[in-house]
Order: sequence, then structure tokens, then C-alpha cells
Amino acid sequence: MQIASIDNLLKRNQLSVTDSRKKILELFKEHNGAMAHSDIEKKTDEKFDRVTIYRTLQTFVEKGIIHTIPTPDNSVLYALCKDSCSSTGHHHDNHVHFVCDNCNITYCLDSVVTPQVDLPQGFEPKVIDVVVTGICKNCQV
Amino acid sequence: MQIASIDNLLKRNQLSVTDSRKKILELFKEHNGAMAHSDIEKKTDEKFDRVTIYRTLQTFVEKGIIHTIPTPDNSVLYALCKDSCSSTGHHHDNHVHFVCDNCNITYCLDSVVTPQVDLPQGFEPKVIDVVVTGICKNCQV
DNA sequence: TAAATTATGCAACTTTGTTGCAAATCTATA
DNA sequence: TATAGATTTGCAACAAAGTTGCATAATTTA
Repeated sequence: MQIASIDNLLKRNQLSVTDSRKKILELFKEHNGAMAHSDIEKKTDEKFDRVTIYRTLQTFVEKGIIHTIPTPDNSVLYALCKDSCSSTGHHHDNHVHFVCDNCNITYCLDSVVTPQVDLPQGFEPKVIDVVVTGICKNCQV
Repeated sequence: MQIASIDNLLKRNQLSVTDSRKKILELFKEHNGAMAHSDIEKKTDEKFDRVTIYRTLQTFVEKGIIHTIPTPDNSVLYALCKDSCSSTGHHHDNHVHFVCDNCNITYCLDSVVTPQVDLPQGFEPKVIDVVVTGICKNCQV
């Protein structure tokens, strides 16, 4: 993604264009997969305050630029949303996530649609999160 | 569940029968849904050390007595395993979890079988976690 | 370019989770 | 049922993760 395009993404979402936001968005664009808060801290060489990174991630989630991923080990992961994500809260409801046991990369499988789930009488579903754990295409023998 | 039955559950798993373990198991039996570490701390009136509760939960997970649930907000929840759970690591792989937006109770829907997911070429699934968020049967209007 | 708005960094704090170790409790057995 | 040996607990100390208030710095608007 071009620099201009990152600036536009921020402006489109009524966000000031700042160093930390640009850098963190760049990281998401470069990195093929989801990242934890600590990953971002390391990859930015502690150039930004921990608090700034927390607030930036929060802001991005609120705006629907990134989404959180529930993981089997309950760590918090973030990944870029595709254009289809709306900015109204839950953004991780329409695609499946895949966590590789081997390389530990978390993929957003945008092409895989969340399956239907038959719930017992009286349960009204709103959001369905699916996380698949296994071996990814790059780690097959 | 009777007291004797709780004692047996512990003995069956080669665990010493202690106050904290009995009390925590009782809580799980009484409570209709999943609990977080902090819930347990509160419900035991801080009678047991935080560390003891952490270690008890860990032990129970290892023995397959309880299992962890990945939640959309990435907090750690624990729930009792049904008899079908083996004690070999992943215990939350065969049923769907439901989190109620209203009362916040997390249900293990043992009757609902995890749906099949069609993955892209090269992705080998092992465990499929499904968490559904919505309104539960007790909170319908 | 100056005023107004917004974001950042710092300090201090809370919550959550971990580790080592001595004291207490539990289990098995004599 | 008393006791030796094993297991578990509680404490202290720490580490990691996340939050809040506020002054300063950067960005936007006009």
C-alpha cells in the first residue's frame, strides 16, 4: 500500500494523520497475518509509548479499520479489516480465522464464510466467531 | 452433585481432596455457565489465595475436568467438561459456546456440534472453536 | 500562521498472571 | 491412628498487560 493510501485511510475515518498511526498501519499492511500488542511494540522499536499503541489500536477497532480475533489461548490479536467491515462494533463476524500450530501466524480467511450453526430453541445468534487451529499452507510437509 | 461425587471426581483424577478444590468444583456445579478467575475469587469471598485458584484451575484443565473458552473480548473463561472430554489437552473442540449479550452468561451448548468449515487448499484443520454471541433463552422478551 | 482541536508521553496505578519456598494439609501405610 | 512422605497452600515478590489523568506536543481548521 502506498503512503498516500495510508493517509487517505486515516482521513476517510476522520483521524489525524500522525507518525504512530501511519507506522502501525504500515506494519499491518506489511505483516501477513494478525499481530498482538507486544508484536507491534517490538516492531516499532519502542519508538512509541505503550499507551499510544493501546489507544491507537482501540481507535482503529472503533473505526472498523482493524478487528480483534479471539484466540484459543486467549491472547488479544488484531488484524486489518477488509473493506466489507462496517464501523459499528463487531467486525470479526463474517470470516473465519486460522491459527497455525507450527508458525503461529494467524490468518484471516476472508474467502471462508462463517458456517450456519443450529442453536437450541430460544437462543438468538448475532455474531458467530470461528477460530480454526491446525497447520497452514506454508507449514505443510 | 453430592459431596461424595465431588470427592470421587477428584480421586478419579488422582488429585488430593482439599477445601479449595472441593469449593471450586461446587461453584462450577452450582453455577449454570462459565466463570472467569475473578468470578471464582469473588464467590469464594477471598477465602483462598489468588495463586491457589490459578493453580487449581490449571490443574483442572490439565486433568480435563474443566476447559477454557475463547471469548470475543479475550477474557479467560472456564467451564465444566462433560464426560466425553478426554484429558489430553484441547477439551473445547467439540461443542459450541454461546455468550449472552444481555446477562453475560456463557453457555456450553453440548448438544450443538461444531459445524464443518471448508478451508482453502493447504490448510489442515485440527481444532475448531465456535463462539456465538447473542441473546440467550432466558433473556428473550 | 494562530487558535482550536486532537494525540502523545509520562507517571502512577490496577488487574492479571507467574515463581520460589516454607508451612500446612493430605494420603498411604505400618 | 500415628507418622513419614508427598502434595498443596499461602505468602512475598515479581512481571506483564492494561487503564486513567494531565501537561505538552503535534495536527487541523480557518
